[in-house]
Amino acid sequence: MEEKRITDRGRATRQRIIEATGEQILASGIGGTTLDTVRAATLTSKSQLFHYFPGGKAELMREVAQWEASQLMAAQQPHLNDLGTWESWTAWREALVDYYLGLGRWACPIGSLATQAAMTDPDLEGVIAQSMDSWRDALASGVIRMQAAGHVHPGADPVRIAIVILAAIQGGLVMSQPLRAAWPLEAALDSALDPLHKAATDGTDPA
Amino acid sequence: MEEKRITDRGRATRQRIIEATGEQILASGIGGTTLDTVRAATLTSKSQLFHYFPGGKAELMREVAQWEASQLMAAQQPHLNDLGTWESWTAWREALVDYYLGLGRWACPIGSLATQAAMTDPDLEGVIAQSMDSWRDALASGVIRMQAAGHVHPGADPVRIAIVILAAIQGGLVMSQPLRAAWPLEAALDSALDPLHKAATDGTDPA
DNA sequence: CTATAACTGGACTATGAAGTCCAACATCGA
DNA sequence: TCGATGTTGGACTTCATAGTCCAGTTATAG
Repeated sequence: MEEKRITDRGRATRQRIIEATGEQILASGIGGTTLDTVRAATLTSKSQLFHYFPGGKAELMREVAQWEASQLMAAQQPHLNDLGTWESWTAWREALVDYYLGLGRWACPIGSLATQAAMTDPDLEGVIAQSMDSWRDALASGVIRMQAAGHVHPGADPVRIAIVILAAIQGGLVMSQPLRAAWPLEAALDSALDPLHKAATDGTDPA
Repeated sequence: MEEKRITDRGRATRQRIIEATGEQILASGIGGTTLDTVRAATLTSKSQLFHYFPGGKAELMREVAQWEASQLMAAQQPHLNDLGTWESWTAWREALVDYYLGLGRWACPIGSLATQAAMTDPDLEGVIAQSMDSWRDALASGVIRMQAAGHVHPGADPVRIAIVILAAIQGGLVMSQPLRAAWPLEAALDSALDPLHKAATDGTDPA
């Protein structure tokens, strides 16, 4: 095992490349992102790109996917690990919408990569699938907590509800993107979140 | 106005190109579809591609989008123009799922193109947006019919419900694709369709 | 039958993007 | 101070793909 000596300067450059690439992918798609445009945006050279990502563009894409996934998860904290009460679900929803629409993002880095590159790069597909799985598990855990607290029908499948929520996020973004409006995403999300406050501790619901 | 003389043979060739391109896009993405692979799959030559689509790849993509959109709409008929009863909604749902999962499609041609190419080709984006709009309108009309029949809460916004349904379709397919299973799409769809039979003519619902 | 135009084949060019290579510079440990 | 290693710049090669061109073939009109 070789100890990889790496300086702070190198780490910073590497990170700069990853983040700039992520932005370009979201803005212009994976096909519209070339090593030259990344090079230009990061004031780097070809040799640096291949120095830090010997696997070339494919490896860079995978690293970007990992980074974006970690950012996406971080943006949902600490709510995502809570999700035991309706309030925490609401807070999570807010944080998520803010993340997507916060500053000209308008798309899910993970979902975007999933639909664009999964079929061409099996390794990348693996990274994406893993992110989706852990995301789904976090949501399912939240649903289980709500279930235990009696807010959700006991017979409901938590994983199924989690998948429906994820689908609402992905699909909601597809509909929001061309309109440049948040309401389709929010509407889809609220619809998917419906089962979580329908059976509200029984008689709580008026009417 | 020049009368475009065009023979049956030419029309057939043109159509063959469009359909083969559509399949390739769905299978390998827009970036993985090249004029050469299309040429090989259709037993045609470069000159034919540019003879029928002088605008090159971009024009071909737009024609494919139109064709796929018309196919998608046709696959939902006659249910899509009905949608006045819960039975017709169910039939529509069936037809749609069959269309997507019927023979190795596993993705929405429209949604796929929307996320892949909208940002690079404004014209294509227009074609996609128009398809989505008419689709949304058809669904919204159905919701209005259900509303008029008293099956849906009068205060609900039909367009909003239609958008949520479309989001469920798009997102559901995203979740179904890697799993190669129909249930995520079906679950998302059913969740979005929920408001349509919640207020079922009152006492009709057994249990 | 013949002329015109649609249709087809495939070689050719131009371009852009991925990836290679080597020399120069910076930094760290001894 | 002096190597060794990490870091950077940029020219160069290779290759795939979009798009061009023209000659040859088939069909249609008169």
